[in-house]
Amino acid sequence: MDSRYEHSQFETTIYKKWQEANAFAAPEASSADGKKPFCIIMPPPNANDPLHVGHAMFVSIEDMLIRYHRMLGEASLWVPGTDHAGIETQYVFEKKLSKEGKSRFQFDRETLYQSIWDYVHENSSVALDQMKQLGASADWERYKFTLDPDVVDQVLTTFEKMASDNLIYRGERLVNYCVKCGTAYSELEVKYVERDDALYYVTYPLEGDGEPLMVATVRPETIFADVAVAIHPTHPRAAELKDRQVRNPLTGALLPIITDEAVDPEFGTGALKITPAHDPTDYEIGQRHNLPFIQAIGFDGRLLETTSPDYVGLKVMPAREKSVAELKEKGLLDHIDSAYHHNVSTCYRCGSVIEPLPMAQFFIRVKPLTKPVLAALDRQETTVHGAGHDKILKHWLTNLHDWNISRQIVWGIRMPIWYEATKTNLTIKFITKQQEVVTGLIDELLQRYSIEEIEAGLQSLSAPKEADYVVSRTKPGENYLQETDTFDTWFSSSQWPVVSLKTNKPGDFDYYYPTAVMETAYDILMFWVMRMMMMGVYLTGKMPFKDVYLHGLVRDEKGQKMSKSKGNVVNPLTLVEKYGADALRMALVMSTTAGHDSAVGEMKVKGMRNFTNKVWNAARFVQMKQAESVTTDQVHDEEFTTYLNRTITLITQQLNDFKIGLAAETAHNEFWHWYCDIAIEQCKKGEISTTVLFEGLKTWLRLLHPFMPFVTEAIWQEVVTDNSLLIHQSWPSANGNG
RNA sequence: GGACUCAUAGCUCAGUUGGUUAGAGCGCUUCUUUUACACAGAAGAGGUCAGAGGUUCGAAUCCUCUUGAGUCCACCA
Repeated sequence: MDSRYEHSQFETTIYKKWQEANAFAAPEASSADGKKPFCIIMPPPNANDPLHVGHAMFVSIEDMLIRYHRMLGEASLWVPGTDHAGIETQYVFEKKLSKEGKSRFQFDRETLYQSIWDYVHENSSVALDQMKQLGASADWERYKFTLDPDVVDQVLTTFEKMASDNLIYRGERLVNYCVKCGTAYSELEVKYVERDDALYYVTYPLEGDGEPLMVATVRPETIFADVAVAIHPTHPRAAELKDRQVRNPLTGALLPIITDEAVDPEFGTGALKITPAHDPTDYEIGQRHNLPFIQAIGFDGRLLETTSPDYVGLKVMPAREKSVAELKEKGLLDHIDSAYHHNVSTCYRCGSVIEPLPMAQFFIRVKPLTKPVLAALDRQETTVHGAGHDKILKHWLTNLHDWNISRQIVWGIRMPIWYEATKTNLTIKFITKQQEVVTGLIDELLQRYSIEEIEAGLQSLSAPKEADYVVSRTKPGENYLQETDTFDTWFSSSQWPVVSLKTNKPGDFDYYYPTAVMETAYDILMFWVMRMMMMGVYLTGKMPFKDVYLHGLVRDEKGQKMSKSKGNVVNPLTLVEKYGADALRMALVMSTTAGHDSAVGEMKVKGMRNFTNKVWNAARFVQMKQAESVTTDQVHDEEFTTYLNRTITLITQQLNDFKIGLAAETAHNEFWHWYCDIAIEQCKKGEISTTVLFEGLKTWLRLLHPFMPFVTEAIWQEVVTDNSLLIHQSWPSANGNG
C-alpha cells in the first residue's frame, strides 16, 4: 500500500466492480424472500442540468442510508430518475433560443416540443454520470424519466380519476401571470420583493355637488378598468356618499361608491378604487358586489382596446407615466408620495413583476386531499425530521388554496381536455391565451372555418362556462380540439412515488410502497413533499413514505447563499476530482442537522480528504503489523472490544434516529481519536494483539462504508483477500461484531 | 402582521430523553521528521454556551421575557 490514498486511482474501477457484481440491484418482489423492504425514491434532478452541490448533498445522504440498510440485510431499493421540469426547462431553452436570435414565436407546438425534447436528451446523461462519480448506488435498471410514456399514462389516469371524483374544476380567476414567461403560476411560485414605488393620490370628482373623493393608488394605468370606488362602512362620509357616484378621472365614466369591510380606513385616503380584473382584493370585492369586469391589460403586458386609443399597445410602465401626465393635466392628481414602501409580487423564475390577470384555469379542490393527510400526520403515519418544518407543513395543509394546475407552456404533459369547436361554440379561451401558444389551434380552426367566423367567435366571447369541456386522453370526436395548456410539473411529480414504482419492475409497487424515506431539501417541502402526501393518500390511501428527512441548503464557507451572480457557487465535481468523492460526501454530511443550512467550503472537504488518508494509513499500519507477527501481552484486548461494541451501538442508534450528521461525527472522531490515537498506539507498545486490531479494522471499514464507500472498499480489497466486496458485507452488531 | 429557526472557542458547526472538568474541523502557539499517516503526532492557549428571570438536587439543554440574526408565509390600494 502507498503511503497516501490516491482517490483517482481507485474510484472509477471500484464503481465498475460494484456494477459488475450487480451490487445496486434491489430484489424484485418475487425473490425478496420476506426481507424487509427499504425504498427511497430519488428526488429527480432536472434532466438538462449538471449537478450542483445541493444534488451532491442528497446523493450523499440517500446513498449513505441505502448502503446502511443494504448492509442490514434489507431489500434496499433506490429508484433513480430525472425530471422534465416544465417551466424551468422551457425557460432555459428559450434563453438559449434568444441567444441564437430566435424565439419560441417562430415554432409551432410540435416543433418546439421536439426541440426541447432533443435538447434535454442531449444533456440528460450528464447528471446521471455525475451521480455515479459521487458513488450513488441507485438501481439504474429502474431509472425513470417523468415524460416516459408509461409515466405519462399513469398521470393521465390520475387526472381522469380526479375529474370523475369531482376534484377538478375550470374557473375564471385572477391568476398570477408572468407576461415574460407567458404563463400563469400557482401561489407558491410567486416571490414577493420589497420595493419603493410612487403612491399617487388621484381625485375622483363627485357626480353632483360635494367634495370629490380622493383615492391613493400605485397603479394609475389601471384606472381604465375601475368599476367602483369603495370606502369602509365607518368612513366619516359614508352617509353622505351613500348611493352617490364619482367620475372615472381618465374615462369620465360614472362609478358607484360602495362600502366594504375589506377597505382599510387607516390607509391612504380611506377610499379604494376597485379594479377587479387586476387586483386580487378588488376581485373579491367585485364578486361580493356583482360589479362588472373590465380588463385593461392583456397577456402580453400591454394595454388593451378597452382603455383609450392613445394607450393601446403601451406597456405597463409607459402607460403609467402617460396616465400620470394626463391626470396632472386635468388637475386630478393631488400629490405623489414618492417613497411608498411595499411588497411587489414577482416571478420566481425571471423576476418580472407578476400581473394578476383574469384567465380560465384548471384547479384541484384541495380540501378533500389535505384533510386525510393531516389525519395521517396526527397519527404519525409519517414523521418529518427537520427543525420545525413539520409545523409549517401542517399550517400549510390547513390553509392551502385550490391548486392551479394549468400552465401555458408546451414542455410538459398536455392536458387531456377537449372542447367542442362548432360554429356556435368557438368559446374555447383564445382571448385568454398568448398568441403563440394557440397558433396550432388557430391553424386547425382555419382548416374548418373562415377567419371571419373565428373572429366573430372570439368577439362574442363571454366568460367561459364550467364543464364546457370533455376529459379524455383520446380525441372524443371529429369536432374537438385539445386544450393547449400543460400540467403544472408538480402535478405529475406529486405522484412520483406511486408512479415510478407502478411503472417499474413487476410487483415493485405492492412490495416497496409505502416507501421508507423521502429525503430532500426543505425548500421544496410545500411544492413537492406536501403534494406527494396529498396525491399518495388520494391514490393509495397510504402516505407515500414513513419518514421525511429534510436537509438544509448548502451555503459557502462564509455562510452566504450560493448564487451565480455572487460567483461563489461550488461545483461538486471539481471538489470530487481534487479531493475524492468520499471527502466531499463526508464534508457535506458531517456535523449537519436536519432542516438547518450548512456552510461547506473547500477547507472542510480538504479536512475530510485528510480523514480518508488517515483511514488508509491505519489500514496500512495493520497490514505491516500482520507481516511482523510479533507476540503481545494483549492486556487491552478485552477493553478494546468492549469499547468498539459501544461505538457500534452508538452509531447504529444515531443512524436509526436519523441523526445522520452526528453519526458521521461519531464515526470520524472515534476512528481518529480512539482507534488511531489510542488503540494503534497501544498496539505499538504490544498491549493490543494484531488480530484484535485487524478484526477491529474490518468492523470499522463496515461502519465507515456508507459514508465513504470508495476508500473503505479500496482498503477492503487490500486487506481482505477472499475476493469479497465490502458493499456486500453485513453491518456490524455489538454482539460479536457481526 | 403571523409562523418557524437560530444565537456555544478567532471562523464553520456538533452537543444524542437536563447529569462530572462543554466538543470537532479549520486557524493559532510550542515541540517532534519516532519504523501507518507532516494530508501526521504530542502538548497548549482560547468559551461566565446572547442577556435577564424562573423550574430543578443539578440547565448550553425545559419555561417566560428582552435583544439580535435568518427563513417562510400573509399583505393595505
